[in-house]
Amino acid sequence: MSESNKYFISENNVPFKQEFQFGLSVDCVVFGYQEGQVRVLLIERNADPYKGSWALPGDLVSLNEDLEHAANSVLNKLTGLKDIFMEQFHTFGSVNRHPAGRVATVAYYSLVKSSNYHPVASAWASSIQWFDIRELPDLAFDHKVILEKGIRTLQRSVQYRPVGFELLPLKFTLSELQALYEALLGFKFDKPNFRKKILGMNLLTSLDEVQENVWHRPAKLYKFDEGRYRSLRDVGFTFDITLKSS
Amino acid sequence: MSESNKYFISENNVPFKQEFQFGLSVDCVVFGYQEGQVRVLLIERNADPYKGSWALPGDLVSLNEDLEHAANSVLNKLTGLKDIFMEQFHTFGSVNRHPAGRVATVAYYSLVKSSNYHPVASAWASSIQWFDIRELPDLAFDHKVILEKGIRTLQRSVQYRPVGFELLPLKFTLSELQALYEALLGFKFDKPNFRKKILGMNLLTSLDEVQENVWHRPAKLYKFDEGRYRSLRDVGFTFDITLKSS
DNA sequence: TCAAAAGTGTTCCGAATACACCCATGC
DNA sequence: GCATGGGTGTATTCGGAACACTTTTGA
Repeated sequence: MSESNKYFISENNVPFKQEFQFGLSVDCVVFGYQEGQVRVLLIERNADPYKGSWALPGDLVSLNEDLEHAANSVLNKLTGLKDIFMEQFHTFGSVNRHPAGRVATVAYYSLVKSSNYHPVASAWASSIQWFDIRELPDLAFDHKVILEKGIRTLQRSVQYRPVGFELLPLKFTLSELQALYEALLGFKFDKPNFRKKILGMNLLTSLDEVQENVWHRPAKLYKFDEGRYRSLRDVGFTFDITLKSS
Repeated sequence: MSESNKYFISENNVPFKQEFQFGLSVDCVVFGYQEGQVRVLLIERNADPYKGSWALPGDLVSLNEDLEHAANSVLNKLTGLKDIFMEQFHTFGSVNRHPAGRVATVAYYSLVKSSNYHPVASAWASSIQWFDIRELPDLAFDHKVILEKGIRTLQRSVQYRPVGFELLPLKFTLSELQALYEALLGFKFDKPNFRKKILGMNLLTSLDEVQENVWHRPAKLYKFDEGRYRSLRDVGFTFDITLKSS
């Protein structure tokens, strides 16, 4: 196998192996949450291949660029989003996944407070839109598979990372937090028990504010105590909110 | 960025972008367990770069080969191990991680019953050896970083996959199982509680055999009930043996 | 009979569960 | 008042933690 490598000569006279003809790309699964829906950010491609299709924001990595940097800059280029923390979750490298040649793609996911970010289509994205993860359009390449794996990763990450606070706006009610977990995991919790458990973690700071413009008793607003989360995490705390479904 | 792509012409007149000059490789972190030690399989490289260094078994992927296939065939080529289930855990793609050019590597890990497999060095592996994960030599490339991430992945996977049964021989005692978990996680369990928990899962079948050639009361031998594991897993069961350290 | 490890039983405690119930607001 | 969702309290159950204890073997 490696004994039979063909060598090619590039324009600038650098020899390289046959194997050095891979493309490498990154694809970003950006999750948001609004009105009871877990959403993902997709772009409509305005370039071949798959022109006109919906796709994950992604692009080829350039030769002198680290993967994390590529993920962030691609996302910025296509959507305007900036300084998003992204976590790698899987690499997809089937032989025929890309029509232009052998391209492996490293998939990242991230969680954003969608109220804080206002994606704007640019580069070869003709439009951009949040989609409910239960109502996805057809996707370019193997992006359906990537996205599905990303969703499973998100659901699993609930156990060791405070996804609730990453997806909700700065101020939120306990019911909103509960609704988010229910949407993520697909089942319901018992309200009193959920509240007890979440408050028992001491990760929430109660604000002296309440909801406004609601036609029922207004709920208290809370915010996430990130400092406390960090110190707990460093001691080996795992954020586990797995209550029984109700 | 992508607007300024240079195109190269290969020998057989196929144009390809500058970005299509990546190398892609796979590296395998093979875990075994013996005599209280969690071990990993390393090869001594008999080829440049890093000739003479210890390294993870790995190689460039060829253009017409899927990643999973590459991982298995590379491992087979270097060590003789065959049909090992491997799971991808991370891709490493720093710009300068490989001296020969831009090579991203997809890392896989697997768990083997080391008593069943007898690795034999071949290809560019001049020797091959199990190393206790607490006493690792210097490693080629960024393999130290890869291996450390692999170890963390293994420790985390304890929670959702029956690593105990994948690493131990077919027949084992409960004390052996406990010792394995203690070695993996780095702390001790209370014996009665460990036994209760593990037996309570009904994943073990008690055999009508006992240890031999021991100078104390011989322990019963058990085997893993894989069928039962599968049916439980499909119902959403997570294998969680996290007891408090003693 | 002793050492060493196998193996069992029991109490205690805290956290999850399954509820019932009260509270504040707009209409 | 009443509908609606916010918010609280409590008895019960279950499983983990702690620890004492018995059993079986070889030497």
